[in-house]
Parts: sequence; C-alpha cells; structure tokens
Amino acid sequence: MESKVAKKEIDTHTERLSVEPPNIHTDFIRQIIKKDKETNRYEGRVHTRFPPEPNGYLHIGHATSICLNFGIAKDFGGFCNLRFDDTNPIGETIEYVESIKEDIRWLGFDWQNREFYASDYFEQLYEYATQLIKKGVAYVCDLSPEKMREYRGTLTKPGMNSPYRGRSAEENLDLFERMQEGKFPDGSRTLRAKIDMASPNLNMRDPVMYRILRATHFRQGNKWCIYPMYDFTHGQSDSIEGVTHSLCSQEFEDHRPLYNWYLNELEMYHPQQIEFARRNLSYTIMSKRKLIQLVEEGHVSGWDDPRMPTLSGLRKRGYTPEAIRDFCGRIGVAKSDNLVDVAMLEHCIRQDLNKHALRVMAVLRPLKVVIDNYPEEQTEELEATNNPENPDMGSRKIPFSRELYIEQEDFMENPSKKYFRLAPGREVRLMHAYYVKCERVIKDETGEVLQVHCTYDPETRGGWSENGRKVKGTLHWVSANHSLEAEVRLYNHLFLKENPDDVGDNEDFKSNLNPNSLEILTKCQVEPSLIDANPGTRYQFLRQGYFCTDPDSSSEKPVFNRTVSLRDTWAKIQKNR
RNA sequence: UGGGCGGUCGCCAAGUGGCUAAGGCAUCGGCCUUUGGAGCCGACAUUCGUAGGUUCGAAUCCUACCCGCCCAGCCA
Repeated sequence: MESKVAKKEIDTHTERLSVEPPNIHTDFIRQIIKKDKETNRYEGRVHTRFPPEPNGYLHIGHATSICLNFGIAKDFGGFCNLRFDDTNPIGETIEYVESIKEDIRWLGFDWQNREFYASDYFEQLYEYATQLIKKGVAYVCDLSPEKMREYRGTLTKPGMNSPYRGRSAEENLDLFERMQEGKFPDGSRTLRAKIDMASPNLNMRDPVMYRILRATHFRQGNKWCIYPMYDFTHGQSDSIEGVTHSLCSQEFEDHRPLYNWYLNELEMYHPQQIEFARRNLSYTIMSKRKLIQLVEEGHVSGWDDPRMPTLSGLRKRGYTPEAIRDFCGRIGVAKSDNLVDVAMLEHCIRQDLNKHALRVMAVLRPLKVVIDNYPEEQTEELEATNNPENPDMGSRKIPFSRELYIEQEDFMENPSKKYFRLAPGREVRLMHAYYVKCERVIKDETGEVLQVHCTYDPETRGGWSENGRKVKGTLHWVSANHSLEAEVRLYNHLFLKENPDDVGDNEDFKSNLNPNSLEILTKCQVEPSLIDANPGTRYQFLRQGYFCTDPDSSSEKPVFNRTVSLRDTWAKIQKNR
C-alpha cells in the first residue's frame, strides 16, 4: 500500500519534470544565484541590471545579456534595472537611448519604473571621490597621458609611482575641487586611486577615477567638465541601486578586483560581479566600433539595415522577438570562447514562422505559362489554406486563369530524373489549382525559354485527381492578369567568412564583406491578397522562404524582405552532384 | 616573459569522482507529404587539449606541459 502511494508521487514528479521546456538548462550563473538565494545571501533578494552605454544600437549579442539579466530576475522573482552607463559624453546621445529602449521593449522585457542613468549619480560619485581623497587613497595627478603610460609600466615590468602620489589630502581636495570648477585644461590632470603601481593586474596600477573633459553631456549639459571613469561608476551604481548580481562580459574579469576595491574603501553595500563570455555569431561582427564603421562608410543602409546583426536590423529583416529569445536560450551562457553558427539563429526563426506565418504565393523570377485548353476569358476563385500547420488561420480565395506565372527554375527543358518540376511532357500540380502538363515551349533566337504552353486537367480542381493519379512536383504560381508586381530584397550573409576578422596582413574585416549580401528583384509577381500588406507583416512565400513587408512598401509597389529561405534539399542535392 | 580566463562531437552546450559522456544546431540515411517546406524515425564523442599520477573507479582530484582569448584608454 505504502509503495503504491510512493510510486504515484514519483510518477507525478517525473511528469512535471518532463513538461519543463527543454532549453531552460541551468547555466553557471543561475547556479550561483540559486545557491545565494538558498543561503539567504542578500536576504534572498535577486536584483540584476542591464547597463548599455548609449553610443550605438543594440545587437544580437546584447540580446543574450538582456535575456540573461531580465530572465534571471523573472526566474527568481527579482528585478532587473535598465541603467544607461553614460559616463563618457562623447558619442552618447538621446537617439541611442531611445533606440535601446525600443529594442528592449520589442524583445519583450519591461524595466517598469526602474530606468536609471549613471549620470544621475554624478553628484554622489563626486562625494565618494572626496571621501577617498580624505581617506588618503586617492590623489590628483598632473602626469600627461603620455607620461602616465610610461609610469604604468608594461605587462611584465611594474610601474613607477607618480611624483604627485604623495600630495596631502588637503591639497588633493583643493585640486580636485578646482578640477571640477573648470580651472584646468582638458587632460591636464586626473584623479587617481592610490593602489599599487607594481600590481600584476594593470587595472590596479593607480587607475584614473576622473578625467577633465569639456564635452556636453546629453543629460547633464555643461554642468560637468570632469567625468568619472567606468570603474569608478559601475560598482557604486550597482550598490546604490541595490543590485545583487552584476553580470558582465569576461573582459571585465580583470576589473573585478577594482570593482571590489572601490566598494570596500567606500564601505558600501557590495554586490557580486560575475562574468560570462560574449557571444559571437558566424558571418557577422558584433563590435560596436566596426558596426558604426559599416554604417558611416555606407556599406549598409543604416543601423537597421536588414543585414546588420542589430536588433533593429533583425526586426526589419522579419525576425520575431520570440525567435531571438529562443535563440538566446538555446546557445546558453558559459565562459568559453565561441562562434555560434548562424544556422542556429536561422533555425529559430524558421521554427517560429513555420507555426505563425501566412502562406502566400509569390513568383520571384517569373516565367509565363499559358494553359491552352483553359477558356480565354475565364477566371475562377480557388481555395487556398493560409497555414497547413495551423488550420485556425483559415483560408483565402486566389484567382486562376489561362495565363500564369511560375518560377523560372521550376521549368527545365532537359531535366534529370530527379527533377520533379515542369518539363516537356511532364505533369505537375499547381498548388491549390490543377494538374498541368507541359506541351510545348516557345524560345527566342538565343534559345532562351520565353513561354511554356500547358494543358490542364479539369478533373483535378483543387489539386486532387479523381483517379488517384500522382504527380511528383507541386509548383507555386500566380495568375498573370491578377498578380501584382513587387520588389523583393534577398539578403545573404554580410561577410564571406565565418569569422570576418580572419584577414591577411594589410587587410581589415571589410575585405571580407560579401558583395552579394543584397540582391534586389524588381519584377516579382505576387498574389493579389498582398496588396494590403502592412509593413512588418510576415509571410511564407510558398516553397521559397519567409518574407516580411518592408516599410518602403506601398500598394503601388509592394516591397518584401527575405527573412530566411526555406530549407532547400533540392539545392543541396544539386550542389553535392 | 606578468596577470586573468578558457579548452567535452563540425558549432553551441550539459556534466560538480560511480549506471551506456544529456540536449540543441549542422550533417547523413529512411518514412511521410498538395510547400523537394514542415513532421516522424534512425545514424552521428570507447572518449573529454596532451602526458603522467591518485583511486576499486577520473571529463570531474593532483602534477607538468600545449593551445586559445583578454589586459599596458584620461573607452565601456
């Protein structure tokens, strides 16, 4: 009896486990946080933050961090702040702030009222700096940038103490105040932490806390002419906001001792910094510096060019937030160097769109087909399912008539046996319509096929044959007199190499740009239902791929972006031959 | 040559001394199909950077070595 009850519990437990999403595996950060929560560290609170610098657009790499930080907050019943790390006014703008907010919201995350700016803490940070001066662990240094570099030493040689290291607290306080008042020229002095010029960690060799910089800050205007450095800002900002786990990328691992040092010297509440590896995606770049270069030099149309790995680019390309979140979950979080195959991302969007995208017919490279035995003036309306994966999406009517367009590559004059499409004497199905058989071909003097003549079998209306006769191929098509001319933009990888930074001497990543990353087709013929396509609407063009309406689209001239092609085993067979 | 971090299948990635080293992507077969799509089924690491050692037992512990990434901004 007892065992029966026990067994039931076990079964229930197993069942519950089995329905958990497969891709919610526990990464090392969640493991740490789980433990912290169990041991009641930080009173069991979990509080993260996403801290972008508003000097560029968010990209797919940032998405990992966003999903991690907001995802952890959600998983552990905590909070995630949005904090702009705006300590360097050069290059930071309100436009970037707006784009970042839009992208995070689009990705599906909400920071509620917790929108913060490091610059809001400038006053407080200044106060912290004076505390450290009074404590004798910070000093004003008059070394020029060049001299400071010399004094810093090298990777293998320790640095030397600055000659200004021994100034009294009073003198430092006075100097720092005058720095703040604008009494000294840009770059003439810095405030430095007095730590250890012989430290093997270069970040600890008396790092700069404040620099003199006369630049207009997008939120503070000209209020300040000194700005705090990242290291002197980030930890304290985390501390002020009550962040528990400060997650950042691995290049900050060397900065952690400094993060800890400031918090300890200031005797402040102390969050924990944890580092993880950035994500690299094949055939693209993530470096903000390089992305901005592509934009400024006109290699792409802007930050939101559909070839860019930016969230705005992916959005314009037709990617869904769901697919991107799925992708971030699948690639996980770890610490090893990586180059994630872009096929993984493409898989995610195909999977999402397969379930949700409307199927429509569009002929990208039209070839005229005339059905000789179909009445000249006749048009009929045929029923087409909107998504066979999802019958709830219903169906629509599509016009059929004597003259049609099919895809050029769906006809071949001398095909191999493996070719299932139209060829002289062969019968195929026109999707949702009829079986048609190719009777003859009209060519121009160069031998190029201009038109194909077929006969149809009236008994196969809808695409079924009464006698159970099978056809190998099913083609998409549009009615020539009803279709709309459209522009379709086909996108390919922006770079030719998996790792665009793999270059020879005297070359940079731009020498790996793919000259064929964008192909524009202007003479496409799409079914009439697409006349009202709103920008951003996603479709599956049957047998071709997933497409979405571009903002440039109008009912005069519909424009579609290819998000990703369908998997194409036929192309693969041909390639392998 | 200093410090930090990493190395598990082509790519990501579980694994935290004990059943046959998860899973996903990719790839390759087969089935099915009104999308050569989707779906379904199957194959895919005798071995965890290398070499030693500890142990009844090692991807997991120890030692040495090799390889990769990051750090010498008054960037973040």
